[in-house]
Amino acid sequence: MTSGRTVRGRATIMDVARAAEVSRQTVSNVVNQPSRVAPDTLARVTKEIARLGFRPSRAARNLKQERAGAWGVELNSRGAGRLGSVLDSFLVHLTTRSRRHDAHIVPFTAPDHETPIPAYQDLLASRIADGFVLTDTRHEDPRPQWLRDNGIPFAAFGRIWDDPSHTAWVDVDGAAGVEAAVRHLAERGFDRIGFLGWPPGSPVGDDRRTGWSRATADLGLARADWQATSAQDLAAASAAAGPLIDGLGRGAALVCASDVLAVGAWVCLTERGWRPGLDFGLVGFDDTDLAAALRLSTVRQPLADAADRVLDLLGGEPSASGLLLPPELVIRASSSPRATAPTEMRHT
Amino acid sequence: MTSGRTVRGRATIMDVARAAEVSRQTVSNVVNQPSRVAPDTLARVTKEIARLGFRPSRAARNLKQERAGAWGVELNSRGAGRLGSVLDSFLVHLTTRSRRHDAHIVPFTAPDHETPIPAYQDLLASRIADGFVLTDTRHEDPRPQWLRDNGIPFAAFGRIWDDPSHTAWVDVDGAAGVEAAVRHLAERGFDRIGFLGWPPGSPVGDDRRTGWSRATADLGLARADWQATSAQDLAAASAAAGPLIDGLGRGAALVCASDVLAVGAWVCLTERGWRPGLDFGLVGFDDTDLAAALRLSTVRQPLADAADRVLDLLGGEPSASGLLLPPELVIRASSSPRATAPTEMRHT
DNA sequence: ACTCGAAATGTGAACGTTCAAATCCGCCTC
DNA sequence: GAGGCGGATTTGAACGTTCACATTTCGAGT
Repeated sequence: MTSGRTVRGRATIMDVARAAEVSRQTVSNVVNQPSRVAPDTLARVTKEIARLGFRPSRAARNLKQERAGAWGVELNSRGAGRLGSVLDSFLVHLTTRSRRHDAHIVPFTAPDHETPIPAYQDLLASRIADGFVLTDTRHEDPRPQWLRDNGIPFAAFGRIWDDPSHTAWVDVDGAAGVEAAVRHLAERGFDRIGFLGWPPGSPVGDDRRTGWSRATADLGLARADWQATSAQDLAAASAAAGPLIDGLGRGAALVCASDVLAVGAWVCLTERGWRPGLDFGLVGFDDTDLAAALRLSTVRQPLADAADRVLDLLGGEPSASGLLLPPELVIRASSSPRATAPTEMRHT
Repeated sequence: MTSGRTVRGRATIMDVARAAEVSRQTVSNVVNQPSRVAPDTLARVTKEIARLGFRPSRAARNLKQERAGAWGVELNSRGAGRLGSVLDSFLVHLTTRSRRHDAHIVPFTAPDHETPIPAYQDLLASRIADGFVLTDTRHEDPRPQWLRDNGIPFAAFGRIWDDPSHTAWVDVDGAAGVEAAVRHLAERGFDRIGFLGWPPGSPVGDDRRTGWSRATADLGLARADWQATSAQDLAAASAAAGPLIDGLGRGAALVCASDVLAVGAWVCLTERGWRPGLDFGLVGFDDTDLAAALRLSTVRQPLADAADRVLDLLGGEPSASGLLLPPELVIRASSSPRATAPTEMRHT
């Protein structure tokens, strides 16, 4: 039994072709267009491919097809603290799903966070990536405009806030998530429900606040002063939550724009000796490990699904409109006035 | 002024060669071996490269050189909770540094965490990566053995615990970090210094505990019972820290194997109304954003440096022994009995 | 038997780069 | 002034694949 392999490196398409006694192109067709190959030939070639462990060289394919088969993802684009960031988690899902979409993910960082475009250009110029997955979209984001002007494929996790004509995005409906949290707390008997959010101007934060306003209005529980804002920082959140919690009083509840803010509030409750859930309702947002560790109810983003959809957008035809995915409410001890719920429950 | 570019796509080496009136190879030399080119030619070609925005096609280079110019990094290899994981942060540094090392990083995940090898094989077979950066090395790790048996380049962030003959690793000296923390607390006047670690068996955790044993023995403060263990989980840490803190008493101090554990202890202190730093000393490990937010002293791993060194190992000649980097003590309020230190201080 | 067409398979060329070897050219030496 | 030397530059070939097209095969229809 001959090895049939090149000495150095792994089997090439020619090794398989010789072993199966067919031409290069037939092997190529077996891999890429199996329907064009006669059944017995297909079987024979497939067998040799398996025996030799042949896998097409990405480099050769890329060169011929003039594409890299990879999507760039900018890491840490804002340079901000990464506490409990869902983006790390999104990257993991994106990486996992990319396998099915027969592409891979190339992370990169921009040396200068204010002008990210050169880093994007760099990846394209070297033909390392064919296009990009945008995360952390924001107001005045220069990237979507530039990418479209240059005809570069991209899709975003996060709405493209400035321009409704960009439809290549997938996002999670934060307002709906917060609204579900409010309704859940109301069902559990809380009749004073406040909101701790981020300072106005952040589109994601504003969106989440909208959910609170809408739900409390619908339920006849609206009180404009039952809210406060804080940066995405534990110490700041704790400072902001204190007065709000005191204003709401024992037996009330609080929905937060993020788990970090919720943990800040949780610290305040602990300081006051109030037990989350029993003495005061609390719901966070993002379902970070932090929330799980503290048995904090929270709103979970469907990150795996979002990653899948983003890759669909990149691979396939453009969609007519953005896609808003519903988040999932994860109910834990911090929103259960009765000491029920021994097992974790989920509501969509 | 002619554009000189191929209509579709960006400028190729031939476009530059024609524009500068030299051959392909001279342009190639300008890019890869500038010393071989005469100064005036170099200047002329360099100018054309800049004007046309030429960057060598990675795909073509990869094909010719039979290497991918990329290193694979397995994400989330243990599938465990990722709370405050330094690995995400390491990935960011690795990505940033990879640019200088003229390679890029390809993250991937293994479908089955117990048998990661097929996923590694997959990346190699497709020639997507030339080798790997290993993280989260552990006892009975099958990866180093397999990689070496197959002659695949790799370097690890984390010691290769089972086999001292594998020297391609960079790690942070956890024992030294904990020792520095203990000595710092002793200098600040704390004379009862406990340790909250992970359950025995984790090499990283055992290493860090060693630092506490060594330092307390040196200082004559050793007390075997002033320690407790907990999994890397906030609730568990809080439960484990309670009795330990009570046993040590007000005015004592605690060094923890991670920031997560330290936050668990911090929660206990808060519940007892003890102010961290003033009533009880506390030092964590990893310098996560969590620690910064709570003004927690901690031990910072030099991740950027570690990433650089790992890439050095991959690119260059093998080293005779592994490299142990010293961590840096970050002093914040939680270890300052006097309410000093308005600005953050660092000690190496 | 002969043509025709579709299905199956094979061939030449090209993607853009780098390696190895060949050529060019000015200058020094004897 | 022929020969040689060495630095600078060019030429031919190849990396492994897929595209576009050419060729072969085979069975059905006349």
